[in-house]
Amino acid sequence: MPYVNHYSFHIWDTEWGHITIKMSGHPPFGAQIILNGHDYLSCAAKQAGLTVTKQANCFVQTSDAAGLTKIADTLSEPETEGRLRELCDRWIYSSCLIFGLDLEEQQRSGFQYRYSTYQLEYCRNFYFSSGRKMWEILQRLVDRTRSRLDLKVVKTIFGFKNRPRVKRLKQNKWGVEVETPTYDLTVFHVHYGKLSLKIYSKGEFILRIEVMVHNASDTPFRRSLVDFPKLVSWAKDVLERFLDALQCVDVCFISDEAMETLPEPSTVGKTRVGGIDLNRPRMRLVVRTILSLSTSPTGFSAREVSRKVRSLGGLPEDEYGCRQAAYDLKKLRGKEWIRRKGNSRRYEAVAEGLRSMAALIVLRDDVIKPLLAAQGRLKPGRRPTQTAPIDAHYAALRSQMRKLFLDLGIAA
DNA sequence: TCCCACCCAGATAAGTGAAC
DNA sequence: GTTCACTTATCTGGGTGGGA
Repeated sequence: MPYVNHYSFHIWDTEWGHITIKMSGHPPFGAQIILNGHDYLSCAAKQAGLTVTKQANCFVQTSDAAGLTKIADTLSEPETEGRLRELCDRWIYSSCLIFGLDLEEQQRSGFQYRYSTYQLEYCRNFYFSSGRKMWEILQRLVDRTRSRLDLKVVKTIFGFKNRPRVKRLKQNKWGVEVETPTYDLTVFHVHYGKLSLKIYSKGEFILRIEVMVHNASDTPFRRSLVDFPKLVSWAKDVLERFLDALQCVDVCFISDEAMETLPEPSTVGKTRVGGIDLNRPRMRLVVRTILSLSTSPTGFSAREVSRKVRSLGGLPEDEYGCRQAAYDLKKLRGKEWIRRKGNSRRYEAVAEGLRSMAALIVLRDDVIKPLLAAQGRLKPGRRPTQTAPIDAHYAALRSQMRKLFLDLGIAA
């Protein structure tokens, strides 16, 4: 006789939509309850008289977007805990546990479940009217931010074993093929312990950005159901911070004034700190480190910065300690590019600072360095067969810069 | 309670410019 | 070119407080 580990119950609740209860077939009848927030929203919206259209578990149309957002926000209200408990109680005893323990036995033994949150997913979907546009934006985002954020884990995972069939691109041209994939395409995947952030396409027109809490015990809150609304609110903050960081790094800018005052000393509290000199490799490593840690939902400490600087610069263990990191962080605090998170000893990057730091790195690495390098004598060789639009910009700039250098009398 | 990271102050190293 | 004085950057020690 086959041994059954667990039973799955699929229930349709009028308030919460589709619920899955996965229950162990033997005592103590441990159970997992899986809810879909989109289903809950859909049901609540219908009850509130809103019309919504869903596609690939994503709302693509609604009669009242503000109203729908308001309903979604109820999930982070304290009352949600009571409603969730009520929902679980409503189904788990009478419809699931009854197969192992009838109602009379349940009452006699005083059997009761204690609920806690284990996993949570929070996502934001962007619906594009043009699939091509979505791909262009997605590819640009990945190209620009991947190296700047030091995303080691940027993957392209296909739901199928084989890659999607893409027609061969014409030589010397770049383009985007838009298909209607039958698989989910993961493009961006960032891990922070048991928390991950993903950006992936959901069908042809939907770009989904998702926070996954693999284990709620790794968040600042308890796993108890009481903290569920706080957890939802926290996941929302994480997602928004991630989007902010991506946006700042992607569209970076440094003002003329900030550039001018960069080497000038500043003060933090009563302490005077030096200015920022990006010609020093150590400072460049620190700025890169801050950019790479900027998406961390919990901010970063001086110790984490020192570790990251050592790993980025390939420095030995005793070369750059946390005291030095704290000193460098203080310089950035003096410029108001980073700040302390409340009273804690952790830091977070300020949006303006993030833009400035990213701009400085881009200017140095992607503009000045390649142009200066290209002013030397170029070795004659075969032209590359594949070029991106950015290569054409570099070629044009190089030619103009060579003329400018000649006029200015700079030796090339 | 203990550890770690912060702040502050003082010490030291490095850089700069004037005088010789 | 060398020396010296001054400024600035960085490091270090001691005290302190937050958080595990």
